[in-house]
Amino acid sequence: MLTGELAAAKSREALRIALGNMRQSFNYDFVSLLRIPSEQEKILGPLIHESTLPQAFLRDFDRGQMLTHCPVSIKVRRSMLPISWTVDDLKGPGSKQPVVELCDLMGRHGLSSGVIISFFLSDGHRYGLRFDGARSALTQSEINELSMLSLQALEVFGHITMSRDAQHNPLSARELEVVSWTAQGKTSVEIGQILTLSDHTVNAYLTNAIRKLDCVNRTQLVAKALRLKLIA
DNA sequence: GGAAATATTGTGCGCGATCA
DNA sequence: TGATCGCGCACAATATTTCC
Repeated sequence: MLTGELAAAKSREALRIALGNMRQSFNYDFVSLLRIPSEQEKILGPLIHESTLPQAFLRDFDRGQMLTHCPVSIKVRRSMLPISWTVDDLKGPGSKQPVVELCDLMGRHGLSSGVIISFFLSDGHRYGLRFDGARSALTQSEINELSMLSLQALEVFGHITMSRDAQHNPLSARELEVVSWTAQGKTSVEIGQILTLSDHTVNAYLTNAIRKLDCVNRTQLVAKALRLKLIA
């Protein structure tokens, strides 16, 4: 049932509904789809793509920069396995003050237990599905089932976002041509000879393409252009 | 038709890596 | 250590397209 619903989801709205049904099916109160934070990131808000968590919880979480001290975030960065927790697990004896404050915040919003399941998507980033609520700990078979459904949901999310990105092609024909030659290992001078341009002009095209696709260099540009199927 | 926006082409310069 | 090369950035001029 859930598998079929996920397979049929072709839009963010359909995915949102399917995630809600997953949440309900496993007796959780909230579900979030987010990019797994790196060690440097301190704010959760920009990483969240979908969430039913109360806005007040997210606001207070970020206001207190709790991501830095959140034991779940630290664990999930270190392991690819599903991470499940209860507030009692997090707030052990001798817990630091920021962790105590986090647990208090969770308690105020009825978040006494949860699980997060993460996978890498083809854009190179790691994404996770997080379920929060007040239910008892998941059994191993429930974790296995939820992991398979989460993998499917994240893949659907990846397809939806990438097809949306591919439709939004901001590059001009000339820029695509230069990116395409760059992907084949040609230098700016070589591309300039092929297209009868100066290498500086080739550089300018690449610079524009890098800016348009929000990349940091031509290596990332080629990778992203291939991923978005802008070039073959 | 003219203004505005966008694309195309070009120049100069600085930075970092590599090599003789 | 200096020369060379690849890369990235800032900027300017011109051509083309779009819109009113």
